[in-house]
Amino acid sequence: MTVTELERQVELILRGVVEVIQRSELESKLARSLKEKRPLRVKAGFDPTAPDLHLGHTVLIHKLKHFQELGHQVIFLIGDFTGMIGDPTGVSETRVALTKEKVQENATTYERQIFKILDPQKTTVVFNSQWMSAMKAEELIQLSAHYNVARMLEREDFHKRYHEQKPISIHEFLYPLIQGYDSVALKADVELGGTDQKFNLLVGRDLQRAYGQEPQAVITMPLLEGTDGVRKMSKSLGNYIALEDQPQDMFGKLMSISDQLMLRYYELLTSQDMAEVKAAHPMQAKQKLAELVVDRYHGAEAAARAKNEFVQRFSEKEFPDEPDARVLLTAVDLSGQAVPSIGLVELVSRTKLVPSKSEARRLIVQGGVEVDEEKLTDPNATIPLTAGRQYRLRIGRRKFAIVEYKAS
RNA sequence: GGGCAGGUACCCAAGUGGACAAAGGGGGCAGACUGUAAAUCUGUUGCCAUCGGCUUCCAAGGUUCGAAUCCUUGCCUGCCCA
Repeated sequence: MTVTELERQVELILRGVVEVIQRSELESKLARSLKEKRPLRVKAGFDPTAPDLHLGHTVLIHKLKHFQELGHQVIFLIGDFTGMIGDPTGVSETRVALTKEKVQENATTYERQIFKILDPQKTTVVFNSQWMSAMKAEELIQLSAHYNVARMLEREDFHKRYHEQKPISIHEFLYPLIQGYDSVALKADVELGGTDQKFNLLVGRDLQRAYGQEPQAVITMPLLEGTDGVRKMSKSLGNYIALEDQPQDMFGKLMSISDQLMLRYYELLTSQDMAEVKAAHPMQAKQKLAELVVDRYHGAEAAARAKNEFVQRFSEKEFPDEPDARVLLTAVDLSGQAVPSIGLVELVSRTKLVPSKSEARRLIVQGGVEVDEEKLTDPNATIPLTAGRQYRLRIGRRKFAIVEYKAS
């Protein structure tokens, strides 16, 4: 029995997804699309307040890519209007309203980043302010009449906050409604989102029905765990790897994840054969992963350089080619003594690689400071300085600095 | 509008007149161990300094020899009643 085009499409679309609501609807949409040669309108929304995409976002973008490869129309929605409200998902924090210029700037940044994965020719980028800014108050009230508070409180996040006696602002209720209305405005056939978006995605279905449209199929993708391996990757939690992180940083962050998390990243971010990955030496495999990812966003050359740098710094604990800081001391910096010298704490502090002198002192006592490969643990030590000579400091595990003293 | 309970360091959370730079946990950092890690163990985690000093417990005032702790007002949060 030959594999039909429909089956081929379904298989690719289902790869890696967490849930499809409703699968039968998706299949009939696909079937109709094939029959009528009319591509499906596939929507995914992104928040413009965080233009630095990280690897977590790419899980979704890869799925969009699949649809694109199958000839469907990908709509990349930038929620500039919703951004002013702030998505109540997860940790609630006040978000600042963005200016038009800032939104445009962020959008450009978005495009630069997503087009490392998606084909720009086949991607439609839209802003929801296009229709939301024009909406009248009465229309907004009408929109909100299609939903009720009890259902809003079904949403896990609201439910939790409600019971934990944490604040929920009225405006936060509008977010799911507007996101859902976006699907109405775009006549979306399919919407993609992370599992945390499930509620919002489902509101889209309800609203489409309310506005006389066929409800979109909803596809949820797993949330990628952040570098801590536990919580979802997010900028506000600081456990993210941004697409525009510097090659060395990106490489370093990938190398610092746990072996277990490495497998997860392979699974969701690469097409590598999982059996092969598991068979390889964990450290080798992790380096390979780091190289693959850096290569994708920065190119092969940068990837190779990042790898070399990493091996040099951490595997072999050598001084890197380019230190994190260079400091030039002159006689003025030294408290006019017969023999030029400087206190160790002062020296470390001068590199600005530590936040305070107390911190510098602590590091020294704990054995985290080396000068010219020699561990110095006396915080009161004084380093004699020779003019023209370079001193190589290692501060903590990953910071390096070169200090030079110039006599005149 | 009324009543009640709260706001402590990066986060959570103890402390309810002096022994508090402030317990405990999480997180971070450092050391040991390793295969880069993770896990584990140890230390450390306001600032400046040699003993010692300085600035902190929502904000502003006040009481007191002395306040995170008591009083007043304000701001913020939650619950209950209307």
